Parts: sequence; structure tokens; C-alpha cells
Amino acid sequence: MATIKDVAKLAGVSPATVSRVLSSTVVVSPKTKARIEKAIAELDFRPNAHARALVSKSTHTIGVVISQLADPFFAQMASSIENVAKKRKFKVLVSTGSLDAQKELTAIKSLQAQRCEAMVVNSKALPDDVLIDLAQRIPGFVLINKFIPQISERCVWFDNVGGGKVMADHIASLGHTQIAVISTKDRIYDATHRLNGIRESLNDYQIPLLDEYIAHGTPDYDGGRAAVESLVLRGCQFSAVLCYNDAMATGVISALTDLGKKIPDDVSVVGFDDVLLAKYCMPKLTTVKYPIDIMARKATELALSFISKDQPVKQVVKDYQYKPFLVKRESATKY
Amino acid sequence: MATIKDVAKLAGVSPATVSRVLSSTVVVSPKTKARIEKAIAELDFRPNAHARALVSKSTHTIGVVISQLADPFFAQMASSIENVAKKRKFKVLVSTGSLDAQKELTAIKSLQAQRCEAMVVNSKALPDDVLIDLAQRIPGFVLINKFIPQISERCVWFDNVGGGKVMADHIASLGHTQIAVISTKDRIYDATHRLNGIRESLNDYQIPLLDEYIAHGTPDYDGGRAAVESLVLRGCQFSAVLCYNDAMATGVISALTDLGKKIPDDVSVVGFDDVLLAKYCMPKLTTVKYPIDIMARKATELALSFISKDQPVKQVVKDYQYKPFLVKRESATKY
DNA sequence: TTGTATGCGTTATCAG
DNA sequence: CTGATAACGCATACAA
Repeated sequence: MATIKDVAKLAGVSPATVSRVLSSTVVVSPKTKARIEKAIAELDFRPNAHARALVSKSTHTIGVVISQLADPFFAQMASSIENVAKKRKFKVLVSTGSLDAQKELTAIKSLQAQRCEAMVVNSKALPDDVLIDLAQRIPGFVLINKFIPQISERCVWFDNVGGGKVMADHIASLGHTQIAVISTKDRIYDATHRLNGIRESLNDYQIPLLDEYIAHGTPDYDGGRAAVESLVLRGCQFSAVLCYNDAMATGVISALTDLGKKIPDDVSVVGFDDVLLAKYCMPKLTTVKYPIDIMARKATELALSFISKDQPVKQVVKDYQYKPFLVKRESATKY
Repeated sequence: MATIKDVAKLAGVSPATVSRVLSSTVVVSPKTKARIEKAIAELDFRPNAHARALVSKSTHTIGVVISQLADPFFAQMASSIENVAKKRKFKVLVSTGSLDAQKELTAIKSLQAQRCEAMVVNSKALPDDVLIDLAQRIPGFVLINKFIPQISERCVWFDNVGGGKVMADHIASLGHTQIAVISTKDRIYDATHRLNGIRESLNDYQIPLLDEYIAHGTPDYDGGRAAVESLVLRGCQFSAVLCYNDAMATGVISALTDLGKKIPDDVSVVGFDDVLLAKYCMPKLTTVKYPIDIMARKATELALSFISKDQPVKQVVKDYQYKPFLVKRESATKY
């Protein structure tokens, strides 16, 4: 690939002058400018971003860490981030961490090696102290899925406990008393928080939640199916199922349907997240809204604001918590 | 952030020696090596990827161009690419082109500026001659969604015409004669090809396909719904609907259900792509499999092979065409 | 085994 | 308005 020198030679000027028309920051005579532009086009010259990064000490890049690209939830998140980044002329570098602390750290380090100025990370596995350390080292570091008091101003997070409450409240107020919960196998705090919320709510309603009524599975369609099977195997009787996410809920519905149950007439099912799928499936999923698009947008703007030279009005906000709310559709009804 | 000089100073050696332990290509005495590693850890030193790229003239990066990250189909594709890239220690740079020729070109140029060595691009809007030109300029350039004779060895593509045939054949052989087609509003050749395949098949079966039985909509759930409405408005009578993709198919099912139709008893619906959603929804979608995961893997390996220094056995393959096949599930049945 | 010097492709400073 | 020149952070050829 042609370099700036090649262009300079072809146009009969110095590299410096070529650089000037590239950045169009200094006035260059129209004639030479035209000559240079012609040379650029002729050679199909593309300024080397690495050389630029090196000398300008800035990359205009925002790094994103998520567990997996294939998950619709994360794809949505990455997409939202890219949208606001694009507006600010920032490149996006996506790295996946797959629920593994080592891999998450590797992903972040790789992003650091690329000298990302900002970083939006969804960390499922890294301990808080590591994240705190990272946040203090990286100017544009923002967490998008958890709250850590010491770096609260860098946390955009979702109230998972509240989310668990919302779904349990709904089902309880609908008159259900035999309630099963389907959670994820992955040992991640989201699941624990949601379960805690469910417990709190059910406790308020004085509805028991026995351990055997809590089943686990992979956080997808198949996991939902498997969890239902284990529930049935244990002889559990239930008229409502609260699921860790929407994908599991669709699996649950499928498995229950196979068992001859009507949804929601025989069994009510509630999902979590409100991904696109929830609206598509039949019956449409009653679920808890996780406003990941808004949150991702906020996180990106926040990260970018940290590295912006024009320091605007100092934020008074302590942290950025987003609240869940119920989206009532068709999969849950009165007992 | 600390540089190699800082590390060298702290360890009391020259930058060159630090570089040597980093690349571990030359033997360094255990003692100094230990000292250097201690310094690296102490300073939290992360080699600057840009400086490395500059001097080594290699970035170990593969660029990906897709229209939008949020689409499950593309998310799946990006994910597959990342998986094989990761194994080869390649970074992935994703850029979105959103069905717009200008934006697609910008995305590719940006990737070039980053000096991506390989590139897997899904181009919906760029004219063939531009793509040919690009392919000749960029060593690791691979197209993942179309066939262009002049650069056939860089084309990993799907037989969309065959896909259209497969779905129409299925429905026709099931005894349907009143068939509606729902296509996308976007003027992209995929849609045309699929439609051509449908026409060919129906022609063989001597089943007419009137223009008014072809409706268009955005390629998503809402577009599917809207298309059904316009079909009904026109007074079309049909017992089967062939859809441009799975998302539209779910919209179609939803709209028809609202109209009091039973799927598949009253109307059969066939999707396209076989994204995750197709298995999740109810009834489960009968659809045409688009093996995007395998194709993405292939495309990545191909792109990487083009830039690999150890030139293996010269490929005899002319191009990489993937064939559609029907996935029979629940949404289509006999007339 | 280690250090010195040079260059990768740009931008920025300083003369002219 | 334009041209040298230095510097960005690192890897490597060449010396020692």
C-alpha cells in the first residue's frame, strides 16, 4: 500500500504538505492541493491509522467487552454502542470474554494494547477489585452491567433484584401460589440477584418457594426445556414459571406444550430481558424489560465524556441505575 | 501508559532486551528476564499495538463488514468469524455498512486504514466492479454473500435461487395451489434471486403466481405483518405463504392468527434462513436453512489462507457455493 | 547475551 | 505557503 512519501513524490511535494491536505488544518495552495489529491486517488492511498495513532497519541477507538456476539442481547448492545460511536467518529473494537475471568481480562488487555481511549465492558466474571483497578487506570472505562460503589460514577447498571421482584409480584398478584423458578447454570450474580428479588417478593406474599421448585439450565432454549423436564421429574406442581431470560422462557413454553399444557391457561410463563424474540414468539412473552439499548447508549456517551477534552458541567449524578418494568403480553394470566 | 523505555530503565537494560523477552524469539538470560518481567508487571506495561504494527508491518487483524450488528443473522456470522479468528490469534474489527453503497465503501476503507490483513465482507450494495477492484487490491479479501465470476475463488456464497426453489417445491408438493409470497422492500439481489427460484419452481408445477400475490415489507416482524395486511386488503386468497426470512414469517403468523387463521391448518407458512428464532417460535418454523455459521467459518479460513506465508497446496476449488435445504418443522402442512 | 542504531508512516515544530 | 527534521513506541540488523 502506498505511503505518504509515495504520494509526495508523485505530486512533487514534501510529505509534510501531503499531510496538510489530509488533515486540512493548514491552508495549502489550490494548485498543489489539486495535484496532491490526484496523486492520492491515483495511488489509492489510505493513511496508515497506526502511524497516526502513534504520533497523535489518540486512536478514536472505543472498546467493547461482551461475553458473546451471537447472543441477541449482546448483539443489540454492541449495535447501540456502535451507533453512538459512529456519530462521534469513533471506531469500535469488540472483544468477547465468554463468562471467564481470564478471558475477560485478556480481552481488556488486548483493547488496552490497541490503545482504546474509551471502553464499555460487560463483565460477568472479573472480581470487583480488578475492575476497580482497571477503572482507575483507564480514563474512559465504563461498566455496563454492575454497580461497584468505589467507581459508582462509571457504572451503568440494571436493578436485577427489582426485576426479580417485578416478575414475582405480577405472578403473585395474579393469584398464583405454586410457582417454579428457572434459573441459569452459569454462576453469575445477575441470576442470584433476580432470584433474591423473587424471594423477597414471594416472602411478602407469604408464598413458599421450595428449593426443588428452582431448576437450572443453560441460559437458552434448550436449557429451558431441560429445566422443565427436571421439574416434572421431581413431581413439582406449578401454575407459573419465572424464567431467567426470554430464550429459556420459549424453551419452557415449548416443553410444557409438549406435555399437553396450554400457555397461559394451564401455566403462566414470564421471561426476562424483552429481547426481540419475546414479541415474535407465540404466545407473546410477558417479560421484564431490560432497556439495554438505552443503557448502552448512555454507557457509551459516559465513556466518551470521560475522555473528552472539553470538560462540560461536572456531573452530579452518582451512578446510573436503570429500573425494570413489566411488559404484559400473552404468556401469563390469572390463576 | 508506560513504554518499553520505561520498562528498560526500571529493569536496568536496553529497550532491545525488553523487546526480546516480549517476543521471546531470542534467548535472554534468566536473571535479566526475570528482572524485566518484574518491571513489566510493576508498570502494567502493555506493548503498543500500533507501534508494533508499524514496524512489523502486520496487524494480525481481520476486518468484517456487515450491514447491522443487531440482526441475529449477522450477529451469528460475526460470532463465527470471531471464533476462528481467535484460534489463529487474530483480532476482529467489525464495521457496519447498512445496505448503503457509500457506507459500505467507507467501512471497507476504514478497515484498510487499520491495515487489516484479511477481510470478510457481506456487501449488499456495492457494484461488482468495485468489489472486483477491492479484491485485487486487498490480499485477504473474501466476499461472503455473493458470487462474482472474476473473483470466484474469493466468493463464499449461498444459492438463493435454489433456496427459493426449495421452499416453493415443498409447498407445491404439499398440494397448495394458492400461494402468496412476501418479500423485502430492500432492493437487494438476495430477494430477487429467491423470488426467481420460487417462480421457476411454481412454473414447473404449473402454478400461477400473480403479481398481486407478492407483497413487500421491511425484512422483520412488522414488515411481515404489514405485508399480510396488504395481501388481505387486495382480497388475495391463499393457503400458503413463502417469506423472505424468518422474522417476517413470525410476523406473518402473528397477523394471520389475529385474523382467526390457524397455522398450519388454515395457512402454511415457510421462512428463510433458519435463525435461532425459527426453533423458538410457535409453531416452530418450517424454513430454508442458510448455513451461515459454516459459511462464515469457511470464509474466515479462506481469507486467512490468502495471507498465510506458508502457502499450502494450491486450492483446486473454483468457488465456494453452499446449498439450501429444507428444515421441516411445524408451520407448513398438506393442503 | 546484550546494547546501539535505524526505520516503520505520520504529524508537528520550526525555518525559510 | 512549503520543506526539513524530530518524535511517536517498538523490532531488528549489526556490533560488541
